[in-house]
Amino acid sequence: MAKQTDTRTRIMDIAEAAVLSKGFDATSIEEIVAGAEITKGGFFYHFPDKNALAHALIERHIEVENELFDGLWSRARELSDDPLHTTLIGLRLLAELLEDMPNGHPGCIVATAAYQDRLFDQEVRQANRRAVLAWRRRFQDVFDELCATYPPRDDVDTEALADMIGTVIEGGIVMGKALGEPHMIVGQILLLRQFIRQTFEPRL
Amino acid sequence: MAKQTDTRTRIMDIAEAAVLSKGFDATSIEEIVAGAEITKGGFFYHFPDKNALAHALIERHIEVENELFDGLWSRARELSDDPLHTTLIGLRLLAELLEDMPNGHPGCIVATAAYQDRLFDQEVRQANRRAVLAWRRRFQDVFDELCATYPPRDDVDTEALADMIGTVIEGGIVMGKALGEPHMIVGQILLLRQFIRQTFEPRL
DNA sequence: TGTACATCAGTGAACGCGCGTTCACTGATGTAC
DNA sequence: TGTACATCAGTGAACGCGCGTTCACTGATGTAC
Repeated sequence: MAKQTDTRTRIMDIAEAAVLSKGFDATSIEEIVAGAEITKGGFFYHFPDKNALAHALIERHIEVENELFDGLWSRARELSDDPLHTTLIGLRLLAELLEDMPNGHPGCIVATAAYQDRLFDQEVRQANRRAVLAWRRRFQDVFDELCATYPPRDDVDTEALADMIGTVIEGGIVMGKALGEPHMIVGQILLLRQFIRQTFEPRL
Repeated sequence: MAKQTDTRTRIMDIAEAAVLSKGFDATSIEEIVAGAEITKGGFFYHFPDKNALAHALIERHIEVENELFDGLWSRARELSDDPLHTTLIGLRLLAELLEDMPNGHPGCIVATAAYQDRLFDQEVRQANRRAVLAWRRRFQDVFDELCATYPPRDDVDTEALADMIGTVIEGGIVMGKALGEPHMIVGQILLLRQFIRQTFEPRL
């Protein structure tokens, strides 16, 4: 069992890196199995076809990312009881995490799938949608709680605000990749954090 | 001459739409020439190879987008002399433009190239970088002018703020595609606009 | 105005390569009695 | 404890198809004299 998950995980790790740097179609099974040191037949033992690999990558991505945000925000809540401080700490922890990645964020599978959705079947597209909806729900809860304690400066659409976190992450990754400045996303997260502070911080 | 540019433009239009919905590698020359109603040989008369098509798509994208933003901001300047109002009007015009696209923004070639950059040669990657730097320069000028007249609420990094416009556009497109809500980007632009107003609007 | 030549914008057939997928088989490990 | 059988995690060869690219060619238009 250890070996099974090992190989499957190795296939997925190699595939993920390749997909993020050249897209799904351009990532051949041939190169994946070469990297994983198995044969093509071995690949098809673990995945019925190439589409199933895409699906597995997205499902795993959702899980890993949920755990990541759970971790950041539970740590933030340890550091403060105040909902505004918790949110600001959470965003700062996220910024630090991104800063500490030596080559920057490797890219988001959701973005790849969004820009290549004609390649995939309905199942994959729905999984991708669920990934973003999970983000939205998570952060909308955060901001609704925030609004209850700190009435915002102007009326604020908490759904749009929740989405803005995903938007800035996805956009920051794209911009960072295009610019060849993988850490520019850090400044973008911190700027969003500044906006959120401005919106909810009580006036002196 | 009219015919030459016609066919070349037709090839690029068809290619662009295909690339944005399934990626560069998955877009075959075969399907492009079928759509353009020419033969493969005709394609290679216009482009020495497939990489040259990518390059042409990016260069055209830069031009078209520059014209678009020039248009929006010159219209905004017609409507107000005040730098803050101009910026807010420009962003609202952008939001309206995106709202009026029936199927939403088709996607950004820069984002595709960023997420598939291992497919392309140095030339293409540099063109992509120039596209984003042009954005940065354009909006940094806007915000520097803004800062001169309206001292911002908190210290603000005008480079990060300039990049934020690109970030929200790119991120909004990705999120909108993944969600299947192509107009969610409109709310994101308007939220960024609200943040910018908050930052620069003098306190009562 | 007519003729010769050049260029433009392709056509159409051919190429070899690499891709995703299938399938019969295999050796190592696990399970039942 | 030994034996028989089943399952697991692959191997390795083969398949046909579609891809990007090349190239000799062609008919229509433009230019020189």
